Order: sequence, then C-alpha cells, then structure tokens
Amino acid sequence: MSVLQRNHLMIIQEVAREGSLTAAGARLNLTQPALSHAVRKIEMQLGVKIWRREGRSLILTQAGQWLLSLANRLLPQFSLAEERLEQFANGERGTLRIGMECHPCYQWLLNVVSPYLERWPKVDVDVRQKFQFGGIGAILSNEIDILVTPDPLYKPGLNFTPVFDYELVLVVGSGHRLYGVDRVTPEQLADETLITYPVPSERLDIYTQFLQPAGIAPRQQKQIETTDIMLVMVAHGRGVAALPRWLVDEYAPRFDLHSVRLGETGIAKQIFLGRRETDADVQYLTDFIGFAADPKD
Amino acid sequence: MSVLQRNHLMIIQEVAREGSLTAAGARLNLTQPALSHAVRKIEMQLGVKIWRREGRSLILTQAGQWLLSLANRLLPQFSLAEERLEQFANGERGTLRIGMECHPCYQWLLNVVSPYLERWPKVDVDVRQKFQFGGIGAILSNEIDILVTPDPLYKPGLNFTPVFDYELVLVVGSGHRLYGVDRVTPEQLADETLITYPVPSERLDIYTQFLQPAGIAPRQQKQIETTDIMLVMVAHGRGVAALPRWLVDEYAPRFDLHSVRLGETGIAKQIFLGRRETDADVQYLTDFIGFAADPKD
DNA sequence: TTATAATGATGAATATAAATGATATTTTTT
DNA sequence: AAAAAATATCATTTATATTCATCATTATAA
Repeated sequence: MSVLQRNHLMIIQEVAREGSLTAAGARLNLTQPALSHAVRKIEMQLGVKIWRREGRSLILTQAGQWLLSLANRLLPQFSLAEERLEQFANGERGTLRIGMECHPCYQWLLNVVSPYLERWPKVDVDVRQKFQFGGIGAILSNEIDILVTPDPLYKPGLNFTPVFDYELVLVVGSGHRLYGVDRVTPEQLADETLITYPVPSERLDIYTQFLQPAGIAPRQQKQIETTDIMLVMVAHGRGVAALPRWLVDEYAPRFDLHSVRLGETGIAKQIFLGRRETDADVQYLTDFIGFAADPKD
Repeated sequence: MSVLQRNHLMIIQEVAREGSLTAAGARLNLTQPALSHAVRKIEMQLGVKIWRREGRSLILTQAGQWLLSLANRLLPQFSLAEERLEQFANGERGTLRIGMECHPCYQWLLNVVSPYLERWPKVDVDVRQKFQFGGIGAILSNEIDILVTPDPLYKPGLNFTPVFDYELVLVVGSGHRLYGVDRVTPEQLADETLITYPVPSERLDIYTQFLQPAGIAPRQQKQIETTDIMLVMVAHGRGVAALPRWLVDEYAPRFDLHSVRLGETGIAKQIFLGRRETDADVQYLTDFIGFAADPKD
C-alpha cells in the first residue's frame, strides 16, 4: 500500500547531504551495506530512479530532487513532533482544563494561574464554568482535569485537596442600615434585597446554611453574573450580598464596603481542588494543586 | 532514534476515524491482533499515553489529539508524494531542459513546444542557450536533456535525430541591388554588410561553407541577438543576412524581404535533436522528439 | 602508470520486527 | 444470565532490516 516512509526521506536527505553512503550511514547509525541495500530497495519499491550513479557518487535525478525537497519539508515536522511528545511524556505540555463551581473563586484563581503560567510556559490553561452533569460529572468524563469546588464529593477515583478556608460574610454598602454592625441574624435579612450569582438557591450557602434553617426568605433576589458589578450594586445600596471575606477586603478600599458576620459563629467555608486519581503522575497537574495550596506571590 | 513513523500516524488516524480496532484494521488491511499489538507498541515506543481505554473504545488523550492533527497534516502530503512519484515513474512529470545551438531555431521551437505542453500538462519546459563546455558537454553532464543543433557529433551514449531540413539563404531588403536576383556568388558579397548572430564565425555556415572557401570576407559585419531586429535592419537596407528560407518566408509578408540562393546549389542544412541513450525510456522526452520530427499543428 | 586507500555492491547469515491464527478476556446488548 | 461483539494475549510464522565478509570499482598518491 504505502511505500514511502520516513526512513526513506531520511536516507535521501542524508545521502544528499553527505554525498556518500558510508558517511550517511555513519550519521544514521547504519553500516554501509545496510544503506546500499536500502537505497536499492527504495528505488525498487517506488519504481523510480532516484539516484544516478556517477563514478562512485550518487547524484539525485529529477524525481530524487523532488523527494529531497519533500524530505526537507516533512522531516523537521517529525522531529518537532517527537520533541512535543517528549514534553507530553514529561508532563511539560498540555492543556489544564479547570472547572469552576465557585463563582467568587474566579478572583482567587487568577492569582494562582498567573505564576503557574510562568512556571509552565508550555501548558495552556482553560477555565470552564458550565457543566451538563455537574462538576463531578465533568471531571469523571474527562471534560475537565481539575475542579474548583466548595463541595467535595468523595467518590472512588477522585481526589480532593483543600486549598483555602474563608468566611462567608454579608457585604453592605456605606449608606446601609447594617453598615458598621458586627453580626446579623437571618431575621434581619427578611426585608433586604439579596444579590447572588445566577445559580439555584440550593447551591448558595447563604440559603442552605443561613436563611432556610431559619425559614426566612429575603424580600427580593437579584441575580448578577460578575463579582465587580455585584459589588458596585452593593456599594450603591441596591442590595446586600454574601461573599468571601477576603474578596470584600480586596474591594473595600475602592468601594467603601463593610463585612458583617452571618450569625453568631459565622459561616466557614473551604475550597477544594478535585482531580482524577489516574492523573496522579501528571506533573503539571499535580504542580497546579501545589501552587493553589501554597501561593507563591 | 526516530520512532514516529508514517504507519503510526495512519493507525492513529484510522482508529480515530473508525472508533474501533477491528474496523480500522479492515481499512488498513491488517488483522485486529496486528493493530492491538501495534497500538501497544506505539505507546510504548513514544513513551506517551495516546489513548484512554473506556470500556472497549479508545479515546484520544491530549497527546493523541495532537498527534491526530499532525497526522491530518502530514499524511496527505505523503499520498500526494506517491502520486507524483508515479507520474515520475510513468514519465508523465519532469522538466524537459532543452539546449539550443541554433539561433533561428528558436522560432521553430515555439511551434513545437506549444502543442507539446498541451499534451504533457505535468511536464515543464526550460530552454537554455549558453553552455560553458558546448552543447555536447551540456547534454553529457546532464545539464540539459535535449540539444537542438545543426552539428550532430556522434559520440557513444548520444543519439541524434534529424527533425527538419531547410535551405540557408541570403536575405535582402526591397531596395537592395540583389533584390529579385535568383542566386548569388561569394564575390558578390565582398562589398556587403553582413548581419549575423553574435557567435564566432566558425560556427556560421555562411562563413564556413560559402565565404571562406572562396577566400572572401564581407566589407563589414554587424552582430545582432534577435531575429526580429535583424530582419528589420535587412528590410531597411542596413545589410544582408543568412537565414533559413522558411524563416524569411514567415517574415516576408510583413517586411518585404527577398531570399537569394547561396551559390549554384544553395546551402542545405539539417537540424538535429540530440539526447542521451540512457533516456530512451523516458516517455515525455521521446515524445518531444516525435513532436519535433512531425509537428501536429 | 602502478600501488593504495576508500567507497559501493553483493550474497549469505542473522537479528529484528510485524502479522497471523487460535483462544481467552472483557464489555455491551438483549 | 446468556449471547454477541470487541479487544487482549500467546505462540508461531512471515517478512523486513541489518550485518559480516568479500569483491569490484574508483579515486588518490607515489
């Protein structure tokens, strides 16, 4: 079927470069008879004269010259491919597909990804946020490689690592009646407008861990995609929101915001990174978790 | 050394397309065990996981996907190369390098080359006119494939075919004193200005076969490269020239020229095409000589 | 020119790699 | 649970490459 092989191109190229079978053989780690046979067989199989023998030197025919230019074009691509494969093998190259099940973590993620990209110049990072069968489904079906989530679901084949703790607090703007207050009860939110990310309320801790146990619902709920806008809204008194304390602290100097503890003890949260156990030996993946657990900046 | 082979790419591509080893095997004319082995060996040699086994189907890993895109890029080039080689083998493709040792023949050559290019769409024609070691040297050293010459030099390894006969005549313009004359003697040219191509006089038949035998030299000699200009000069009475009769006939309607026989019997010439005997089986080359000997237009 | 060193060609022997058939194992379907 | 379909594995055969030893040819130097 297919007769033209990579070796053939290598032989054509090397013989042309060195001008002799013996020299070309040395470079290809072959003996001279091996090349002599190979050369004959190539011509036989391709059905074309590739070399003209003048004295004891081989000179390319037209077909041979054409093949040489082909070789010069294709062979570097093979070499490059092998380099790349080695990088894949060493876990130096790949795409790290991160799935996010934690909206405010986006901010935090950026701080981890930046130094990571420096460290792994050949690794690309891709962040995804929507999964048909949930984050766990996405990681099990190989849709993503790492899952950032506050809800580890211990399943065989999966592996979760806690990367940071934070407290979920209520954010209020400067003109708000709760501004300056230390802690808040569920009842105090009954008359508020609550701003949240656009996800079902059973995935929002402010509901599951604070309001619902007390049987309270806020007067109104607004859904906003991005954290920045959400905080601008809060700063201008259009509502209150539940966010990580570190996030509020980060924005406070710009927007004049205030954090209020939710209940007596506050709501403590933890973020986990999940990955497949089969990826245990993928360097760039393991290393990402290292970066996440212990940020370098 | 080099592990990534064309087969490997073919297997990766075919397995990805068919989704099963059995089906891919059928398309590659291999049995299923052969592929099963091959697949394992490829991964082993490359040192990278290329497929993930889910149930009994093989799914490409990142490295595998990368290899697949490589395969899609490189494999067509191999196929194309093999097509081209077949054309080389069948003598359908190549460059026909024609060497010219006969200035006025350029006109004639164009009439042969046009239909020839139609017939052999994949053959390129290249015409050369200057050779360091003469036309014979050029053809022997593979610098050209066909030599157009009035002087066949029978050498072992070379093969000459006469392609057309013509008479070398003297051309004069309408106001010239020889206009309308039937034949001319060498003595009658002693007072003329002779226009020739810029080559040594020993390569001009008007000298070697007409003037020198009679010990005559023209009053003046002018050298001009192109036939058109030469004839314009002749038409305007700036001199006379020795050219093939058919060439003069071709220009006569435009320039009002007259041909005069050189001597009693005229100078008969013949043009030959020379080629190497080793090229006897190169179809497109043999065919060119056919076209030249028996023009189709 | 002749001797000499270097190179290519050739054939038999060997080593390596690839493909096969039979069969076991796994996964999917019913 | 049984049947069907696919893959994996093994021993064997077949095909392909490589080498060694040797000869023939060609270039180089004496």
